[in-house]
Amino acid sequence: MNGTGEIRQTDTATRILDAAEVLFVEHGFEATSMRMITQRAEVNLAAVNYHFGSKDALFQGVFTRRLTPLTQLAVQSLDKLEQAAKGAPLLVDAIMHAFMDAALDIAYDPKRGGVIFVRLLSRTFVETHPVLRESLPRHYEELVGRYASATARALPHIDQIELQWRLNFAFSAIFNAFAGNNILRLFVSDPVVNARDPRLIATYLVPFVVAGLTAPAVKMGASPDVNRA
Amino acid sequence: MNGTGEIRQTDTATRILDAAEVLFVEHGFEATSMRMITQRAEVNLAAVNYHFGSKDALFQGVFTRRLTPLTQLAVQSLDKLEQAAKGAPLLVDAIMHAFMDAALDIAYDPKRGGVIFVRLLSRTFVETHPVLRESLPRHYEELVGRYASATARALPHIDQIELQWRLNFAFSAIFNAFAGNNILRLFVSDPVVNARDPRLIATYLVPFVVAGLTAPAVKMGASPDVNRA
DNA sequence: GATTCAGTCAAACGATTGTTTGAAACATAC
DNA sequence: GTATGTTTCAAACAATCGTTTGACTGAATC
Repeated sequence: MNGTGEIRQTDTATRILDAAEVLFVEHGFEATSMRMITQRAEVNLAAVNYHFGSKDALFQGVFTRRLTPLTQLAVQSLDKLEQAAKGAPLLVDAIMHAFMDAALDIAYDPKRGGVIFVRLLSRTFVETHPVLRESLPRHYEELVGRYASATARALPHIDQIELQWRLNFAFSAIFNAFAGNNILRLFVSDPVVNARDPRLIATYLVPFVVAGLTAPAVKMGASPDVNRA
Repeated sequence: MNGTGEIRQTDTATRILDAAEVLFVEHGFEATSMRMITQRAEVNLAAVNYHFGSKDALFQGVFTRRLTPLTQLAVQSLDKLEQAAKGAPLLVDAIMHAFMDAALDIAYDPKRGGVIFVRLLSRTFVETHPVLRESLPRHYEELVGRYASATARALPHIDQIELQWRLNFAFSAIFNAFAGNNILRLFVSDPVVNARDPRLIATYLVPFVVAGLTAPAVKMGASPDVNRA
């Protein structure tokens, strides 16, 4: 194998995963064909079915490979915060930074996905494929559960329903922020902003979601007083 | 045929648009076949190509039908605010309510899309089809341009780059909030929140994005002192 | 050397894709 | 009535889809 001339840089299964990852992120599941994948990976068409069983299984494998390290790292990052706090509630700012640091860690590590990883995250939002819709909650369950309860302790004056909404909005903004500058181009024909650097995005993103999460409560109790400026 | 014996409730082209709208929103472009559309619309398979020319053209037609009223209404809503202000800067809260009111107006009008419309909005974010990617900026150009400059006047202390980021985050949260409770279910296996009522969503959504937009500036921009990133 | 077995390969599988066709059905005008 | 133009319909089109097949390769085991 190794030695004189490198016959193969990476094994077939990994090359398929790498090629499929890029194509799934770029075009989505349905618009990506087996032949596109195997052609980019420079492997035989039958290799996907041999190594993964089916296109569906490959799709799931692509996401599992990236999401497992993320959830582990993000939960671990929160663990350290809570241990240091010794039972005291955390700051929302610290909680959001904990998650963002975990994501950025992977975003700057090519071995764990690199820049393509953050775009994969946004894909978990939009793909309606049953295989993914069924497996994603398993991946996100512990992650979101931990971060939700940490945020709930940080914001005891916000009732649970409103907090659930805010977390939903926050993660929507977070996951979509990294989807690439396509979204900015969607709105502004000539955006000033360069969306390539995840760390730069996080600089603006964290204060935004923290402000949203820590805003005064809408629902205090009985009457939702809707007034307009 | 059905029930009372009315010959045809709506013409063929409209029935195709209605059926395609639901299916495109539910499954996306690639996962929706011509036969699924024509079967649901109860029209012949060839009717799509006859009335619209191609599947691509139908796709574009589905979005154009809904986005045109939205952008008109949203811009019109901002016009009224600015006329009443007589040149004074608007409140961010008022600006966001102006957009949200326009969206809600359509969301509660079955003739202009109803509940399916807000889910169509989120689709404009995720679909990577070239036909849509090319036509969307044309639709959103005036809308976003007007709201961006109104927000810029409301927040003169935020420099333009940071504001562009915040608007991007805000619209990400807004557009995704209406995508259905799928997103909530994605995170929480048993969400307390019922995501069916757009008006209820807006109640929590507007304060969130307003807080994010009006947060203290990360980067000081209004000063003559130029600092580079 | 014979056997075994994971892996690769070209070729083909049936099914489904978007689109086209030409005839039939329809409405309206002469 | 005939003529004209529009819309609908069943059938077929070539192309592509995900998957399967069976022969073949190369190295390890006996």
